Amino acid sequence: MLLATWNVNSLKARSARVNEWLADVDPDVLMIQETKMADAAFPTADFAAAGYESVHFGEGRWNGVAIVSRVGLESPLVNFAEGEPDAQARIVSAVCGGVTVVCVYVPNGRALDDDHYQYKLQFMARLRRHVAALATPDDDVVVGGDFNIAPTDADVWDPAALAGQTHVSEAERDALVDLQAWGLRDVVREQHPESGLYSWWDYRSGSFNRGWGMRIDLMLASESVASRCTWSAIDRNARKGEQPSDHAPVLIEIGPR
DNA sequence: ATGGTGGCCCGGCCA
Repeated sequence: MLLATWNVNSLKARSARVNEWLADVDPDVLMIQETKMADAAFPTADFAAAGYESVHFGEGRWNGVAIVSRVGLESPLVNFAEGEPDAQARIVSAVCGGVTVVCVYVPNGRALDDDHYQYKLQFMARLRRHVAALATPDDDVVVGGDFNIAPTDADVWDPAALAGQTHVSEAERDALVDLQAWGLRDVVREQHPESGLYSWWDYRSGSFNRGWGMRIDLMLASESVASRCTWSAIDRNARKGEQPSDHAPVLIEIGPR
């Protein structure tokens, strides 16, 4: 079973590339972030024609998340499972092929003294409670998406250049550690200890070609999934060419339970 | 790395 996550930075602008990528890579499940469209505009029929069921949580011009699956899509749930609904469309969940899949677009944070940074920290705390409400650590669980957090300094091109900024601060990294302490492993990093492993490169300044990137798109897997993970990758080829997203897809392959 | 690009949709926000 091949599962992927991809922040597409507008599904409308990226539809051709997403369709080509789906046909080429043939994943069983794709988690999508930043669709930037209302539910009515989501191309449900196009995904269905390609063999994928889908659930979309759209907002309009900002945010928007989706799960598409060709191995079943049960118990679709938009927003958080408990408490007040988040005002923004940043989390959607479903059970796909027996795996509880949670697709997230964690708030950017903007700056450490910005209210949006507190929103980010609160979102991460709610995410842990959400996962705990949907599953136990013994279940098959994958929490994937754009976390807007680089787990360690090894996940950014120049830690010194980013000091004091969001994505690398202690509190958000602690929030990620706390989420993982529920029982989620960063299987991509476990399988790829090398430096320069990134999933996002700024459009500006030729960052991709200069190697100025960050690994902020993660696939976190429960123990039973992680122990069956046979392969993983970041498809940086998808960051090349005409009109790419600024993010590359992240993939994990898992064997049968 | 404080400029720069790209998406929304056409003035300014967001990443």
